[in-house]
Amino acid sequence: MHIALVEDNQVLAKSIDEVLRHEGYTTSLFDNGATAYLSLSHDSKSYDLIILDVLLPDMNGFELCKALRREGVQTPVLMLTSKGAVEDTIEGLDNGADDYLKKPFVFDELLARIRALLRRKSETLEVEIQINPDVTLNTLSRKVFVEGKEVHLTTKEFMILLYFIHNPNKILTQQELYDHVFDFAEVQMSNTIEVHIKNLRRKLRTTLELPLVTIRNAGYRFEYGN
Amino acid sequence: MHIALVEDNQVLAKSIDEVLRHEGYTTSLFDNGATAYLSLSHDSKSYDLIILDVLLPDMNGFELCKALRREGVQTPVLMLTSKGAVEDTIEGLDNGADDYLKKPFVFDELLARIRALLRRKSETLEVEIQINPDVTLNTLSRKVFVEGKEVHLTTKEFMILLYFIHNPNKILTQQELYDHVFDFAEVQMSNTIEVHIKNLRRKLRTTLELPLVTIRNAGYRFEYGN
DNA sequence: TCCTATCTTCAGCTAGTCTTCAGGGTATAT
DNA sequence: ATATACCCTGAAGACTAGCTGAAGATAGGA
Repeated sequence: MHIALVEDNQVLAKSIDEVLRHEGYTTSLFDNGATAYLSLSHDSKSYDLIILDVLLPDMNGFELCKALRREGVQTPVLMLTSKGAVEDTIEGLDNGADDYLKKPFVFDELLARIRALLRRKSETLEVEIQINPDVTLNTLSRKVFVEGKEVHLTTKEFMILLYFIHNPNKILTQQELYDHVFDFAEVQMSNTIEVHIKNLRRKLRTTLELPLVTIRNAGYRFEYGN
Repeated sequence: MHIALVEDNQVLAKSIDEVLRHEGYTTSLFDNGATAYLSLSHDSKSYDLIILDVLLPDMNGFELCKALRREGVQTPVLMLTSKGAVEDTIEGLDNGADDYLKKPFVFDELLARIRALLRRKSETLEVEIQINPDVTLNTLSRKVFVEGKEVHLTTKEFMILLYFIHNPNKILTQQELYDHVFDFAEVQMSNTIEVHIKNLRRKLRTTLELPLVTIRNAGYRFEYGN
């Protein structure tokens, strides 16, 4: 999970950053609205959550949030508002923020809210997915049905499958899959991914072929939709 | 859709009100229990939902809710409880509230719960829940019957069970359960949840298997309905 | 205050899951 | 055709999340 933090106060930014990394999130820091806007609007898909301070040197967080929403950015936004500013809440809602946290806050609460937002995010994605007439999966219950029968996928298998589904018709390298599944844990890779893919193919095998093709020297491509 | 809001904190009342109107609901505000009681009991049909703060200057929200129910008011009630008051949850449900939200809450979540309650309004409110032919529970009295005999569940156990029931067929992580039961109390989680789940399973064990399955590396899934 | 119910912590165990590895298969280039 | 790099596969072993019983800590009520 990758989180963008827009905060001009260096001290605060550094400590939030530290807490986030400690929790296993990866982060990108921005200390002003302008560069944040450029990065976030251009590359919003890379971020799972944006944490936004209301008070920025060059622009205000509401403006930034509004601007991002206008650009079609749908990434959840957690706004850090200053003390007692209840009206900020409303203004924030109008401008497309998803949650607020009043400064000063406890890190525990920040983390809890982050978790809540990320959870919500995954829930808004498609729940029932039909890969082909024979294979259906439900992202909430994590149940997979192959030819009417339920098939159990392990967590890693399910993560990989979901990653393919979210990136259809695109070649994904083993490294990419590895990074996704393992949270950037290790640099060097074994053939673990190969094995998981093997098992996925085995478990999802039906009379119809699973549209997961190997592209030699490149990776895998999941042919789905269009 | 018309919503009654009983909240004495002017600032909070104003912002909730604003959020509600922003969402297209119409509202009536009450800043004390007495006038709220008069209006709501007399004219309950005019309201589709009542949002009730537990802490009111003249009476407590539970009392008000109970009193309204005694008068035959069936309008759904969403209770706003204070932080850390885990028992409020149970007390609220005992006194006829339909849902509760712990302060401080996310406005997004408030709206989500309102939608859920209004949706549920048309359907009959589920009080008696039959988990399987051998296990029944009553959400109002908080009583659980296993093979005809009453089984006592502790507060935490009941909260966890209720959370599963409200989120059937969805994988709930230990963290999620923890956050729910402990009000975002701590970041670091022990195996408390595991132990409670163990006890739940033990207490609800019958010849039929309790449909609460462990999904390794992911969480638990309560298979209920559909 | 003490007593009791409840919750939490802990350590050992179990089994599902993940990773490794070696050997075999297959496409591609020469 | 042959060599080579790449990928697939089955099986074995390592790992670790979750289960459990028991003991210690905590809180609520008499």
